[in-house]
Amino acid sequence: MQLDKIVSYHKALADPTRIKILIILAEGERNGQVLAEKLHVTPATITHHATKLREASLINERRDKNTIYFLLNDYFIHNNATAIVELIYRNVGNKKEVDAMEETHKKLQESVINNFFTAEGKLKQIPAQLKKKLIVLEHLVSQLEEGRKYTEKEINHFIKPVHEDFATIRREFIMHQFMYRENEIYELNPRELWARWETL
Amino acid sequence: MQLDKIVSYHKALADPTRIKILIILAEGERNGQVLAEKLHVTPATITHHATKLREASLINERRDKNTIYFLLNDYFIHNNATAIVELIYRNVGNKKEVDAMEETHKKLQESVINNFFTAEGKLKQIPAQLKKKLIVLEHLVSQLEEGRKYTEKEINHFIKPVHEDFATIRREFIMHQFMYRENEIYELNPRELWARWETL
DNA sequence: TATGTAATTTAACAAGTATCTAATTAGAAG
DNA sequence: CTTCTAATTAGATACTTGTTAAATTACATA
Repeated sequence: MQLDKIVSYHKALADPTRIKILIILAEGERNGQVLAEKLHVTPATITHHATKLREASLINERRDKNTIYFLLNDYFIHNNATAIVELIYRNVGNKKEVDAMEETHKKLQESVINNFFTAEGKLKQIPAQLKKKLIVLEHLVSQLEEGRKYTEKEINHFIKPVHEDFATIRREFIMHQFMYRENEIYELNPRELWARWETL
Repeated sequence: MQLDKIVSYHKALADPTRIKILIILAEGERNGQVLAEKLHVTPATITHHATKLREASLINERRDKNTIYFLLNDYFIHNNATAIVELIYRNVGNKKEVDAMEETHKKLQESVINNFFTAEGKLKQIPAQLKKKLIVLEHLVSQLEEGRKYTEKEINHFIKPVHEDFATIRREFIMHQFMYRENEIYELNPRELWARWETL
């Protein structure tokens, strides 16, 4: 990762109003007006901050009629946070540690898939631990076609044979940025947005 | 952690010159003049940036005659990086995850101490993996007295019965901020500086 | 005591930023 | 076409910040 990308990430988080926006968005998507009211600032100020957060890839947005809803980009928040550490120590420590980390993740991945899925591919239960939940979601989502647009009904039909609570899983797909929804149409997010979660 | 502490941490990293300073310091301690020359700025500028980095607890310093050497505060760099993530998601996920993480760490701690030390308390070898190495170092350092000043000789005599390569271990104590050295006198850093590495 | 070196402080300036008000655009719905 | 709502843009203001040159402090040593 480049220096100025890291700088702009930290600039984006170097303001209390913007951090408060992110905290509110962690509860769920919100539109500009609501944010403005909650934070006691004008909508213009929200637009200003949203621009900075968007430039740092910390939020995405979704338009519904003439309201724009902002939502967290979980992936970048997690990844950029540790990117600074990697940048500073890149030339110092030994590479083995990173390799070992990836190795560990692969093993975890295997064991999670073995333990949470039946031989027939049914999901026994949704893991409570975030890391494991993400492995399960990634496993499911990787069975969808990249670039294809799905209706909500199609998504439900895809999840149903795997787990009865399709609504929860469909919501998790969106929350964790595996999928993107626009006007009731679902589409896979680019792989780079959700692959490499092992750095979490 | 408070909001403004997080903000000042990110402000500290929201400048390319300061990040470059940290990258240079990752190679080892440097004084102001050297940093100024390497970065093509005046010593006054270095003083300015050093103040900000110090306020965010990202660096420490050590005086030798009238030269001040800056050194990284590894602990804070690692910890603050992920603090923002915790702050944002604090009220969302379930607390169990954090508890589970601490549980996992305690188990790892036990197994590392059992595997790397003999029954007599000798260190078989220095772990290559950072996380494990830190557990070993913490285990050793916790046997020293808080507040007491040690000569280098005393430190060596303390380490010798545990592991023959006392020089390496002594250096690691400093590198990872377990101890602080001033004019050949060693002293334990405050516990909060090196406890809770499990969030790494 | 005088001299030299490293760091800090001060004052100044240019650039950047957070916020607001007021004007404008984009879209929806009567 | 008109009206309403949500968001953005433009312009203004006050505050903050990165940098420098010059003066000052702190310490060491000859």
